[in-house]
Amino acid sequence: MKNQNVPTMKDVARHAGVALGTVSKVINGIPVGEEYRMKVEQAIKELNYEVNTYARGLKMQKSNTVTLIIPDAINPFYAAFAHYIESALYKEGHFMVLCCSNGILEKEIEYLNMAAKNQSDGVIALTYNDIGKYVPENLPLISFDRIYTNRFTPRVASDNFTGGVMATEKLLECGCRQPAFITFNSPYPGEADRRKNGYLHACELHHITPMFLSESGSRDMLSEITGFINAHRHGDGTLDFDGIFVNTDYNAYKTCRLLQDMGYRIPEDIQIIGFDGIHKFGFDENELFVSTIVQPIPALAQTCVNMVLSKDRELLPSLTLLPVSYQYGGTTRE
Amino acid sequence: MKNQNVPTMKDVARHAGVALGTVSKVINGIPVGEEYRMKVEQAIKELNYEVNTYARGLKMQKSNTVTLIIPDAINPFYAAFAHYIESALYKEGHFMVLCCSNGILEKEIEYLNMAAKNQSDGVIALTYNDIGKYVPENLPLISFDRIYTNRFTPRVASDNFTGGVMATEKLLECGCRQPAFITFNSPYPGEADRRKNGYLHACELHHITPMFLSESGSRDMLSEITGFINAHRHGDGTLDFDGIFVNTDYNAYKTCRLLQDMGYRIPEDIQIIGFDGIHKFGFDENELFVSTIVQPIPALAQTCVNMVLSKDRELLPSLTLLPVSYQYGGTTRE
DNA sequence: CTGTTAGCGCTTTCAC
DNA sequence: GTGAAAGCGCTAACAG
Repeated sequence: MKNQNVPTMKDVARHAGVALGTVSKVINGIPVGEEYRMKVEQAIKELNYEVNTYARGLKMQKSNTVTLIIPDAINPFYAAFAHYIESALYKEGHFMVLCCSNGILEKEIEYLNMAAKNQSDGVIALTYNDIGKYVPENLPLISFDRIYTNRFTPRVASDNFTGGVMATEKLLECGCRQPAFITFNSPYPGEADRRKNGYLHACELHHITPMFLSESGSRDMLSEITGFINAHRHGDGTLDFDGIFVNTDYNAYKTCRLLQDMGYRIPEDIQIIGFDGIHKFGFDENELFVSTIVQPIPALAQTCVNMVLSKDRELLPSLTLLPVSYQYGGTTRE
Repeated sequence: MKNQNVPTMKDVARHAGVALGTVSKVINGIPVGEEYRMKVEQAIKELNYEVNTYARGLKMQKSNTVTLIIPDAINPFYAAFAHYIESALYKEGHFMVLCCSNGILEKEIEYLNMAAKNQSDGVIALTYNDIGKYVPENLPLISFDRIYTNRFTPRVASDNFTGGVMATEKLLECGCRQPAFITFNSPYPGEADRRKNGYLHACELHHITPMFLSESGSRDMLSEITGFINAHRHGDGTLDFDGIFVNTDYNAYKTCRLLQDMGYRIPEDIQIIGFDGIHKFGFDENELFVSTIVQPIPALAQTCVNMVLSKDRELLPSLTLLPVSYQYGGTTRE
């Protein structure tokens, strides 16, 4: 049952004519006599030796592995997030175990438990549910956006509030007189809810009467939006609003299509700004679907990784907000 | 250094008043006396015991983990592939370690070696390079599309040749008289090269003179395509061709934009069919970017997983081709 | 069918 | 400084 011819530390020791412990020290960078070190390194090279992760893991209780839980890898935002998490982990010498929960609570919990059991060094989670009470003890967890009802999960998110303000003010700046807001929120509380607050705040700031559609994600989006538009439509086809800030690029794109199908021109008649920064075919070189507030995905990922790998978890802030930026994507007047 | 209060098998044995081996048997589903089993299961529950992955891995030389190497998780095709690989692995009780190589040979090799070292149960690779000679021994490897120059890597791909024929015939069926073909290939040989063969075959079949632009990916695509169009353009603006099969959805989309910018209407003047089946925002419910030949990503992923986990690797075919299908996406006349 | 025991490969005291 | 030896938690071979 011995694993083929893979050399072990023992082999290296014998080959180098030193004791087992000495080899271990060399490998772990603990000082040993120069002469010994040379011999050991020589032997390692000759035998093509590599440490066995499992034997080490058994002793060390760590794995150089971080688990990322996202709903899926199909949504371009999640996919890009996973991509940059992987890059950041790679730089730190860690691997990413990617888990797609499809937003199912049971899977999220199961993945969490498996992460603990598999000695994951930590978990970064972007979930649809509040998994706060299912977090195994001693498992470093960082939440992207979602609020978990426990007091020890640091949270990283984009500055959604400022993003909401920016979007609204950008519409104004581009000539809108009356920007509206449309959102279909996840029912789970997260920072994304604050996009609306940003909109409302900007309205107040600029003495504009807010005008919004704010539903939970489960409703039929298209018909809800249609209803909203019709409610604000006059006999001559003109609308009460001339710009819309929509809570996601996806919803914004859908809204665009709807308005265009109704005969409105974008951005001439109505300007639209989304949120997220989704590019066609995923890459920054390509067009955006809509003008939008861009989430800084690489920075978000890097921050999550830094935090999950952090030595003193006591020092981590409970919330870290990263700045967003506006980017033109064809649905605003420039 | 003992890891907090995590119970071990020994604890369970003591608690249940049985021997260590008995506990192991219960856990591994090896028959033991009913009475013993009950006691052990009881103890496991009471102590909230879970097997230590590392101890087991150390013995078993396996990890319930499969490594997926892709260039990136941003390209929607790769992202979806990763997603479905994860789903398929999950069903089989395995985890996915996702590695993004950015197409860099050194990273591909490094990931491959790490997979071996970390006792990955296998690797599924979609790479830009021929990693054939760097594959660690005894590491089950399945290649998606790419041909590796060794004789032991089974390959899974879409039936690109048939896809090429389908695309061409679909254009004909939709009223084209002269379909052209545009491709910007990866310089690394894979099944995708056969899209062109399919086109040529269909041309022959239907007595059409082939007309194509076939370059390697590194060239400036936009100017190459522009050149191709201009070369086939008459004084009155009419073109030699009235349909184009383009080797990817991405390239097809770019080609569309180019033609539209030149004043051609799609699909009225020119029809276009791409390849891959990329949906906007990733999800099947959404529109395609172009009419296209769809690769069966879930089936491809499932096949890769089945093969990488297969017990008798001797029996695996060296090439497995899965059927593609045509899907309307607005750039053909229907 | 059960209990005992010898390792898997590594890290880490602890004598020397 | 070095080397010997004791496990980490588990599986599997073996004896009872």
